[in-house]
Amino acid sequence: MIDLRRLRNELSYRAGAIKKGTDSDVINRLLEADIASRSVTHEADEARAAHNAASKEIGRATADERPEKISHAGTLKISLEKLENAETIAKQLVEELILQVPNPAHESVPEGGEEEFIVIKEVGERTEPREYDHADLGELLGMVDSERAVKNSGSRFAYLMGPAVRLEFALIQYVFDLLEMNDFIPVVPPVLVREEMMIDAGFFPTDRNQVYEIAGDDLFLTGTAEVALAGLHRGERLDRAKLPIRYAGFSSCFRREAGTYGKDTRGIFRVHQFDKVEMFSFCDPDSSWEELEKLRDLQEKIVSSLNLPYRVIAVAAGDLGAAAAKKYDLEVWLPSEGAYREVTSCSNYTDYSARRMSSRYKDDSGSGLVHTLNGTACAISRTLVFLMENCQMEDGSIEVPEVLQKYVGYERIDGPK
RNA sequence: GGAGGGGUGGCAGAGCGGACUAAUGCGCUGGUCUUGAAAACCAGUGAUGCGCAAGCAUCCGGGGGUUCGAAUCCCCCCCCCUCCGCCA
Repeated sequence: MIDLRRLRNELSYRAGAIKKGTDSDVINRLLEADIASRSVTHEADEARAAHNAASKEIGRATADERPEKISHAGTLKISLEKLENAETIAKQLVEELILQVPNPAHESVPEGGEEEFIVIKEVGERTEPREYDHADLGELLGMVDSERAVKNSGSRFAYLMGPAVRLEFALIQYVFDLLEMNDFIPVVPPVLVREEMMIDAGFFPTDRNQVYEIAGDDLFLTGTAEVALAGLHRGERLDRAKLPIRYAGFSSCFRREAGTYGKDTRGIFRVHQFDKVEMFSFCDPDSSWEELEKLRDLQEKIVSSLNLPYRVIAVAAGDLGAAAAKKYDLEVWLPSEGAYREVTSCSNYTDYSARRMSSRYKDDSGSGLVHTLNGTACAISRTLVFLMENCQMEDGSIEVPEVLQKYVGYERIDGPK
């Protein structure tokens, strides 16, 4: 949820929302609705005060005086109810409009839509095409079984098997080691949450059609650990001196992938279920931009230590999503497609999500909303895809990146016989 | 899943229609005393919204309702505890 006071007073704040494609008519109507709402709230407050005072007098009154005082308070109540109805309607209008305004983009965010991203840097040499693409190699090496998964679960599911499982646990161990050194607290969060949590984390109503719903239980399978991590400090006031508080959540992620028919159908690049380690930070508002750079730096460390050629892009305003004020994507080179494909992303939500969640800090001079940030540490199935291609040797074997070797237990996954 | 008991300020815990302006204790902050500290004593200690301010409003798990008036009564939901059943 955006900050109405800033929307009212700061031109740059408003400009950031416009940059994201918000209709300026919506903003104007919101500001008008806000003025109307505050005005009627003020009137209702005064009416409440008068009514409260009248009611209290009844308690102190003698039996004789009571009937008259009760009828006086009753009269006040009738006019109060009218004002309260008007107040409710006015607030509903504000609520309806405010949800249509996304978190304003930071001034450093490029203008435009999905294609208008800016390449920040490109690291490593693009790998030459390999003998096998990830889908073929995965089946050949007994790492991925999609065919049998289809029989049991449908398309876009897979069994990860053999060396793929070793790699998965190695990646998780490796990433947790790195994150714990950077003060992240490891978490295995719930993957089922209530509707309220989905709304507060900003995924409903926008992404509702991407989420699996559990029949009969009013619970939803989360598409990322971010959802449950965001709720960790709901309604809390955190000691400002202890910020940032960082969490690293490991979870399976479930996504319906509605509207992606025919897209990325081979292998495990895009599946309904995958595992992921996600970073989440509850941060002092004064240092959240540095924190975003820190998350990005960690992401780069992970990807580059896996010997994957990648680039960093600053996502354009129109492609940010409602909550992010700024977002970086890391994209790894995928030889079989001759293209960079997204492997991780990180965002600063500033106070947009914290406001709805009421996650605050406190210090000697008062309190305020924290900033929240999140970023992928490692999305397992995509990382496996990139490893299977970029680390593929001439004979179809896979060279295990050095940083993973001590966890996997071997240096190489043998090629097809 | 069945039966009962509960959710109150940072914490513990009383209150069960009108002095709740939420008792009391602990904690915290300041003061007195002391060489210093502890103890004791005294005083002060919630959040959010609107407002330049004075102040007003809202908040006793969440949402509705009854009433002039609700922490208190009624309905729905959520959560916790105890016992029973089931279970990795």
